[in-house]
Amino acid sequence: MSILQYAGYSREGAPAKVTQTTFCCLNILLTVNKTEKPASIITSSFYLCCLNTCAMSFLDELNPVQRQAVTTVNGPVLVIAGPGSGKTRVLTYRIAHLLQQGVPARHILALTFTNKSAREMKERIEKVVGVSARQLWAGTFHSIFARILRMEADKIGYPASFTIYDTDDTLSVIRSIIKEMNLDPAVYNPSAVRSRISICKSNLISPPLYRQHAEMLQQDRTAKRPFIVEIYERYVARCYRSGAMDFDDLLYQLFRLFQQNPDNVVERYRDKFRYLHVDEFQDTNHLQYAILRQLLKYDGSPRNVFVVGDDAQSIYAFRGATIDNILDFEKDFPDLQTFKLEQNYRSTHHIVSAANEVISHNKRQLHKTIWTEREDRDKIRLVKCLTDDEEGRRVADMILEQKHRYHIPNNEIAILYRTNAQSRKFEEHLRRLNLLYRVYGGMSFYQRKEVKDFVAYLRLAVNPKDEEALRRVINLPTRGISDATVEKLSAKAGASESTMWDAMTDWNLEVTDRAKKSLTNFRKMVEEWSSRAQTEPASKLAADILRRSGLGEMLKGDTSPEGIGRRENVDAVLDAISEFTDNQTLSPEEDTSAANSLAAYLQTISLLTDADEKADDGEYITLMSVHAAKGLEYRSIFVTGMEEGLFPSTMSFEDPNGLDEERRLFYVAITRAKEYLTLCYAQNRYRFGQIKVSAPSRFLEEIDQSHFTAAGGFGSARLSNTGIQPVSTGARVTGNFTQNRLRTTNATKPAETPANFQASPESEIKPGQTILHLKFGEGVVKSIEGPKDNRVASICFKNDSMPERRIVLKFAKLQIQE
DNA sequence: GTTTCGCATCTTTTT
DNA sequence: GATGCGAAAC
Repeated sequence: MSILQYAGYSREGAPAKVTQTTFCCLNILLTVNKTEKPASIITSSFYLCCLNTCAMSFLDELNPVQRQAVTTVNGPVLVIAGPGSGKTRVLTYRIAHLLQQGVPARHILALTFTNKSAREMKERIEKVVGVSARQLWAGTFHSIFARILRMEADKIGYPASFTIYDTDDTLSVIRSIIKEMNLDPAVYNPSAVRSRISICKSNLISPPLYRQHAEMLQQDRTAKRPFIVEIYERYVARCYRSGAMDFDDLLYQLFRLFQQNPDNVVERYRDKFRYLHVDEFQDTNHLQYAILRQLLKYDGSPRNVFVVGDDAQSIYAFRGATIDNILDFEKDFPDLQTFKLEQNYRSTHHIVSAANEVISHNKRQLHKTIWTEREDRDKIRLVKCLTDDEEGRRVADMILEQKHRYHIPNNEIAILYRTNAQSRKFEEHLRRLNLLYRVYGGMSFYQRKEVKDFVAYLRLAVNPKDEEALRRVINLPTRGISDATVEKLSAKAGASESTMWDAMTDWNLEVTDRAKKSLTNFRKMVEEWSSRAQTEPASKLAADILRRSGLGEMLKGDTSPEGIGRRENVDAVLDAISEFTDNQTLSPEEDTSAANSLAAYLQTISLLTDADEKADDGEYITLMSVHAAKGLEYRSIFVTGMEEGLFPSTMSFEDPNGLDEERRLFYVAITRAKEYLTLCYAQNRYRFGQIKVSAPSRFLEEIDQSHFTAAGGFGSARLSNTGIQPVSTGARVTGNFTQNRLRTTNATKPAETPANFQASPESEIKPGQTILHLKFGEGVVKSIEGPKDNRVASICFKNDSMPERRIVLKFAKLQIQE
């Protein structure tokens, strides 16, 4: 690549924008060199000097091993990176380095674990090398592969607008098949069947191979579930007829595509992706690795592949991830260059030592020793609680205390737990103290019922064969199509090996005239959308669908607070579609038609998790599962529910490798902490609606007690017989103390939670008043409507993107302003 | 054909 | 403690 290109001039010679960062570098250089030339007339040679320095400067930020890894550009590279060792930085700078070496961005592929980390990586690269990074393909395995499949779908018999079935859709298909086959759902547990099918796909066992697979068949017989293979067959056939792929299909079908089209497809992608990068390699499964091999292993391949991972952080074995991939990688690429990043830049000494001690109990691992230069702040706090409620209360209190004493902002604090269900108690207590928080991993926006309903209509417009979408909305709002009719349709479709969509036009269908009429109307309506989808902009069509389907009416009719929320959620989908179609960046080879953009939107959202939704813009405390915390870091971490049976989970006891995986999970949890780590456990916890008594987690005993705070403690509170004394902390703070804390913390964010906030009685809120809302700030009440016991105010907030918000007074806390 | 209520069922983690 | 399913009432 030429210097000019690097500086923001494209290959064609047209001047593009010089990035701000480049300018920054220039300016710094100008100052340093005492050159008085303005940036606009700098000569190429000066640029050269400048750019080299620029390049140097980011390589200078790396330690010797990191730098070596980054600058090893050719051939296969494996980086074993301990927690906090600058893994992301190495990956980012490696790509930046490639771009700087003249590798065009379109030849670089980066596969990350979440959409969010892909986005962050792209942004960081762009900061270093400028807009040329935009052409980079970076995303999750699933999203990148979906993108390829969309372009090549016809070659394996799928429509480009194929639907992606999420776990719910998949389960519902399986349930329906089990029913259709008259099997007992208690024996054929749909989730168990689903995961078995998923394992098959991840290991490239297609239904015909399953039929020949003596071991799998034997397993099924022993489990008294001999018909799984038939369910699998029907499931695959049904998905195919519906033009649908499940999550595993996105990988499996891509593998098939590549396998069946060695000349016209694989070759193109081999040529396109000349530099492959894989983040979190330890969490890839066999199938993902097989696809990587397809792209890498062939005669004359440059084999430029750069994978980063840590076997100690492998926590997705349940999804088929296997450490064998790292071992196979070494076998498949004998000239592999391996780098170990062992210096931890994230955490203090106590935390790193504790992590090392814990992980040393695992049997099978690649040897490495993580060390840190970071000085200790506090020791690790161990907190014993009587109940889960006390745990919630004390964590909330400790957060308040830490905020006050160490001035830790909310977005540097996270509460982690093994299961999502544990979030509830923390939410209650954080709310009690007026602390802002966000729960990740619960229900994401796109999983809400009303959103799924609307999305199902959109799916149908793009792909009428989508059976799950059809079933979902065919009688919503009710239009006289009963379950019986739907079942008849389904049976017809099954018998003729076609779809329910086709069965609707079958006049031999034995249903009432009324039902027939409804079906015809419904089909007409969808057909019309379907044809309009070819030409009309996605957002306009979507708005029409909301109206015509009757869904909009239905939601409008519900004036309950929840109903209004639902209506807002559906409107938010419309906004999201506009935003998506406006900002979509596609490469030239991709179809940009209206129909395709709606399909692309639908495919994208089914791969979103709520962790991807919004950047951590606000001042929120984070609540999430340990799994979701992977790759993240916070100054203060609370790992909660450290009890036998919960963490490690009871489910892990049966599997011989289960405990090791749980231990790795715990390792991931504690290494998220930069400075403060608190571990909590409760003796009694509500599960099943009943109190369950449990012992402290065995993992706690694997940490040397010298890392725990020795001070304080309830006299008798001892952790088993190790002599570790859990400390007493904020649990005993007085009400007064808490009040003071509240004011202090709130004082940092006056606009949102003023210290003297006091909600006015609901009855006193009247139109025309200026009011204060804890979240939205100051606003003017425009109007109030609804029955006396459920009044809804339309309020226009001063600093808000929405022109007006509808607030249910029964729940809202508003303070009338003078 | 539609709605509502009560019963039973399970709870790990996620793309 | 939520969610799904079946039965009974509308």
